[in-house]
Amino acid sequence: MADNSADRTAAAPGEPPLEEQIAAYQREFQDLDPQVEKVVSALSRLNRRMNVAYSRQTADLGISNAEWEVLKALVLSGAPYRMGPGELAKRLGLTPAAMTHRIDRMVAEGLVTRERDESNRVRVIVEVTPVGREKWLDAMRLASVFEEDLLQDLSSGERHTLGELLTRLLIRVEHAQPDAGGRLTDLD
Amino acid sequence: MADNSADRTAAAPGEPPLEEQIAAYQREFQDLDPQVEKVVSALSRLNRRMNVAYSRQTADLGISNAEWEVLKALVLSGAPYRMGPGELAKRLGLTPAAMTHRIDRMVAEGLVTRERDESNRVRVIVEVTPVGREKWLDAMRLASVFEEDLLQDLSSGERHTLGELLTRLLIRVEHAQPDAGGRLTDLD
DNA sequence: AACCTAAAGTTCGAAGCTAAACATTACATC
DNA sequence: GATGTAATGTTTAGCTTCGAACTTTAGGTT
Repeated sequence: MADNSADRTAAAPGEPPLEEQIAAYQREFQDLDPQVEKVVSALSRLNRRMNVAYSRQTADLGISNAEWEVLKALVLSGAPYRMGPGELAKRLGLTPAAMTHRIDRMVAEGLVTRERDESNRVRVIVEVTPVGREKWLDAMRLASVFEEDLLQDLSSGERHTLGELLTRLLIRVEHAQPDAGGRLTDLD
Repeated sequence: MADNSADRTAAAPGEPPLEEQIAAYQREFQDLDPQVEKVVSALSRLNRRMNVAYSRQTADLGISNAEWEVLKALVLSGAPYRMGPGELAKRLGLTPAAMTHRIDRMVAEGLVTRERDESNRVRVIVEVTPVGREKWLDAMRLASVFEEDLLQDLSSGERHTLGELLTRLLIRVEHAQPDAGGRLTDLD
């Protein structure tokens, strides 16, 4: 039921210190900018650790990370907290097939309901139940404490700087499509 | 063979703009610092996009991301590029069972070899083949171009700042263990 | 030496995902 | 109105992972 897949990484990080890893990269692959690699490696590690933390928290609440993601998409869509499986799948980066199964489970657990859209009978409407909404809130409370702790050592100015820099990277990947060679090219 | 799981996200990002998502969080969950949420959301999205890019690249080379990760761990360990399944599993955050299967596949594809350690016959030694090493190098060449492009809009100073800020976050998660309440506490 | 315990991998069964084939419904065009 | 086509979900088969049970080897204890 709960997605504890990441607990393993939690128990045994097993990775060498970041500096050491950068050095290893330099040793095995010379034409690599250490500054770039540092950013990229830190990003990916950080994300892995965060996911481990989230997994642990949602597991404590008796739901999986996967289920939390669905609840998140539904709740953030605003009242009345409904969405079709197709759009949910797109939002979460899943295949429609996976979404069908996930919704099956969540319906069985009482987190969401599924009904046909009578105005267009091909469509299906997934809606968060009060229980599901409460679970999402519980998870958010835990997550916000963790996130606040994570950024604790950064001043408000540093947080702002970090947010801006990350946003600029994000804009670059989101507003660009890789060309044939995998290179990012601007769209405008 | 190739892990194209993430291509789906690539084709259909489907997520609302970051600003919009932050606003939705504010609407549905008031006690949340928007500055914190911006950093966290950007981090997680950025990572997802990067993984999509890496998946596409490794798929082009005829290997999966999963296999690339194994090659990475082996090569970065330094010559003679060997490691036991157990340590590999720890390094990648997998169960030993998953590692066994992954190595099965990679042996079949000629990326690594597997042999018993004769000095301690419980142990097994996984070693990168020349083909595997070449694949890793190919993947690194693609990855480094992508990463350089990703950071293109940032000045050298900004890259440095970003690296330092991320490293500080990383140190906070890596050198701390969550206490009973999931809060991060210093170890020293 | 015989036994216990720990460590390292593998095997087994269940869960969750993907891709592809398959319904079902809506809608445009004839 | 009949038919072709696109859109939306579901079903099916196969793959990868996990957790847990199991096998083999090493090393300490009596």
